[in-house]
Amino acid sequence: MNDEAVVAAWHDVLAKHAKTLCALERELGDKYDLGVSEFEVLDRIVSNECRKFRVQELADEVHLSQSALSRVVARLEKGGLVTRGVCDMDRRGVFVCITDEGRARHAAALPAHRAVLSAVFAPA
Amino acid sequence: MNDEAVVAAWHDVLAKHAKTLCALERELGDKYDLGVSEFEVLDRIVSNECRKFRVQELADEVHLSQSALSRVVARLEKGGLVTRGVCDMDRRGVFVCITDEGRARHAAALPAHRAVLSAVFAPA
DNA sequence: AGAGACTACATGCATCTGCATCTAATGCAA
DNA sequence: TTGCATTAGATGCAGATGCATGTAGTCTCT
Repeated sequence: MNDEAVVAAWHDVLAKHAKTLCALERELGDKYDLGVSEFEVLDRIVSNECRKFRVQELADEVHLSQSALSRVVARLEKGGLVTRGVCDMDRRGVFVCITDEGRARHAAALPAHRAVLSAVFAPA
Repeated sequence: MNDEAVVAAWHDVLAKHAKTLCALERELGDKYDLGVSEFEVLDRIVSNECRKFRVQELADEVHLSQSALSRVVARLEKGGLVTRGVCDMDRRGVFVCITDEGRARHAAALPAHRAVLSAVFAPA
């Protein structure tokens, strides 16, 4: 793969990323009061059968720093979409659990999210 | 393309974007005192034979808002890497021109930039 | 020419992010 | 047990970004 192709691939990623992120922000923000990071976190939890996640695990999943994830969880908790539970085995740890309302909000936003993704990645 | 594949494509873009951006920030920031947006702007100008660009043109190229681009240009100008020139034909417009120092800085950083991209998009 | 709509760029402001740091809890060694 | 290094997560802070708006220049219609 030559230099030119590599740069083209990077620009393609940048373009798709910008376009998708912008569209998701509008759709999820306006209609469901969810930021993209917030939705991604809920999505990971739901995708993994709603198991408990540590903060750092989620940070790795959604490519955010530990501090950023901590604040995302704080926002979600404030909105009643997740709860923070102390880990019994290691009391430094925090388990993030989705609530029924969190599941409901995620389910409501899911079609819009998938629609945006399809528009970019699977153009009819 | 089914839903699952679309989501996988999105996650792939997110992963590549995060990994590349993070690596570029370190390489370009630490060694050449350039932000990723700053480098991308210089790169577009150099790639187009150093022609003059309007602020909005550059914003479209690098997927930033007009206001963000305005500030990127302000930072570049402060660093002496570009100059802002009034457009003769339309005195509302601003032409962004790269300086010799801008060209030099871009040329210096280019190998590191391409190396990061190759590491992600053309793994040996 | 003059008024009003429009366009290009700059700027105030709120938000999100990462880094550095802080606190609390754990683990290991003496 | 005590002391010190390490780890998990929270928080102060500075920087970048987008939206809304401000300012200046242009265009159109009369």
